[in-house]
Amino acid sequence: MSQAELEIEVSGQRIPVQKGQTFAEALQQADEKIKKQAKKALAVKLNGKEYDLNVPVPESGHVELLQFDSDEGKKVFWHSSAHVLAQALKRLYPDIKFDDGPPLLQGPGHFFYDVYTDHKITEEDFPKIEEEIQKIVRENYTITRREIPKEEAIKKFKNEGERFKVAILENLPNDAVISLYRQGEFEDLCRGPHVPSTGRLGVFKLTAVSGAYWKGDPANPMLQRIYGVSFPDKKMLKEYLFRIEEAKKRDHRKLGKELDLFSFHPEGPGFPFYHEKGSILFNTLANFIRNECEKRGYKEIRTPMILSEQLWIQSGHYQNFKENMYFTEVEDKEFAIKPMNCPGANLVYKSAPRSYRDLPLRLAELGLVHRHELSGVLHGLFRVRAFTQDDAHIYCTPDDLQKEIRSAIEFTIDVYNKFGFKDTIIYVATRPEKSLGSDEIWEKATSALTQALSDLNLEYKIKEGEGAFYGPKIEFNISDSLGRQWQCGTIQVDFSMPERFELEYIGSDGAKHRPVMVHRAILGSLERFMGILLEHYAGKLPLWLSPVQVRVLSISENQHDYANKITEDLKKAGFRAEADNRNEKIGYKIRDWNAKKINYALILGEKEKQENTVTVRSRGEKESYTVSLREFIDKLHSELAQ
RNA sequence: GCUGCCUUAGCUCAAUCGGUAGAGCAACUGACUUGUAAUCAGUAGGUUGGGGGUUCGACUCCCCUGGGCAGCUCCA
Repeated sequence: MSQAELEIEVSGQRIPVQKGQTFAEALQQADEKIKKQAKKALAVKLNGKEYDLNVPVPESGHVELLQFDSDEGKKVFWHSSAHVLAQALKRLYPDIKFDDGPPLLQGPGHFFYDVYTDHKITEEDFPKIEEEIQKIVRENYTITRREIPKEEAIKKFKNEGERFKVAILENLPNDAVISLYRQGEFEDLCRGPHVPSTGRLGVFKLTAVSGAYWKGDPANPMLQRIYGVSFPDKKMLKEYLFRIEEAKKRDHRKLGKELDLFSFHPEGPGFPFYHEKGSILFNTLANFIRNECEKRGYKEIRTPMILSEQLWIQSGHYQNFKENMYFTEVEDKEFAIKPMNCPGANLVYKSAPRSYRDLPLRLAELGLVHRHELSGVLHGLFRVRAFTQDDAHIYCTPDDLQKEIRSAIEFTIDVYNKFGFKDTIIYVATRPEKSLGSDEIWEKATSALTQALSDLNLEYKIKEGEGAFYGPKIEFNISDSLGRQWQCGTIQVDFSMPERFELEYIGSDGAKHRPVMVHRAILGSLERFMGILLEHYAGKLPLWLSPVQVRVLSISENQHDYANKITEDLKKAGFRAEADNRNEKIGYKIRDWNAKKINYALILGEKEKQENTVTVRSRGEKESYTVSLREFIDKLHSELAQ
């Protein structure tokens, strides 16, 4: 046996490797424990770089086994799954051309493949495709990698008529390593890594098919995108499907209908109609945030919904945001319906001379803005055409900027905690193409944001070119029950608007200075936030938010008077209560009370009426207990105080 | 906006090959007077989203259009 030339280390164990030996072969020399782990490995990471198990070990170093339990392992598993999907599609539709098939960590599937074929793939084709996929898994092809020069790869794919692959290749640098992966008769351009064989992939299910623009550009032709999920075993697929079902149950659009909160109508697509109970929820949220703002020195203002087009030219909205704006004309004058609140706030700022002693001036506004959104993006309360922002504009001196950003961040996180949103993802969005001001100003504004985040030890990711046209932003994203991320809060530093509006304050030196402006919203849109809350709580709102907190159920007609009196007493005590005096049995009323997700039921029969008590049943509990109304009200108060 | 799918009573859904629209729940009326997840009986409810076409005949097939759903793109 020849001398080992390389050495890898796995979980503290050193393994000698002969030249040309693959990772899989090398791992066979490890002890039983590691061999067992290696069997489950999908790929490996050597010195931080991912490799296939089936390639020769290129160098010595530390090896990590990638399994399905990590995000990296999942990505390998799902990426290979996408290839199997492609192979199946090629068998069924020989004319098919492939674009790209990446893994996903969130979205409507674990992976997709974008394809072009004359055959319109519909969900009816899924069983057939899935069958072919499982066949490929059973056939257990070894997946092998080979590397070829770019020119050769382009030639190969040109010959095969794979024009999308050719386009991908042409975009790569000339010295790029071009790797191809083969499994049976199918070979695909891919960076890898991949699982060692198709048999390693377990159960598949195709989840969706839709159009997707080539390279994401609406000007390009549309490809067909086929989404799927895959798991190592059936049980995990079942759990996944169960979770999807659960998520559907808490869809806020469904809950909004069931709980009679809001509705949408063809007469106003994207414009929510709040019913009585939805209004209560909306107003409760609005008052909550008002209160929190007041505690922190904000002053509330209200500005008009329709303002002269001239103002929007001055602010730059007309030039940068026009496609999203609604316009109207009166007496030959052009007006725009406000898509943002900042220009209005600026006029309020300018309504009086400002001194440095007035700063920071924090002007809050629950502003109803209208934005024309493309019809295809509308989505319940998550995406509407008219929404109320818990907006505020903070005018401060450059010296106070850091402090103001920090306290806005802290304010935001405090509010999310109140609702139990823990894992907020923070982004910093930088200068977009369509924007105002110099690079220098953008640099200054962006670093003000990142500095504040760093000072508070908060992690963030960069979203290149996703800022507002007037300034960079911090975005706070929270996730809904399907794992989708929604932007709620935002903090934006703006040096441009003060310039364009010639905002000034008199400094301690008696001279005129320009304030900096911070735009910020915490809930973002009350509409969206309400939708997220409904899904977050699955409609079971905490007491303080519930449109109906208590429902009073009479056992029979004899207690109607008593039930009405108790209901009135609760209302007088400041609670939202309603009586159910319908001519129905108590079982029916309990069932309906439960379905409406009301926090408490008071059950009133002859016994309670005689003893002047109430029998309390809490949401989600089967047991009830009997107390005086006084005691019940005390309990409600203490719950609200929490 | 684009691609695909969907659109039937207030809600959730049926209706064979194109043969003339039906159920449950809700509503209303009556009986029952009820003790912790659906009492019984009855009544009413529809130009099948809208418009046009094919046909002896259209919920069903075709065209235009509104709205919704999923995805793409965009976004709080």
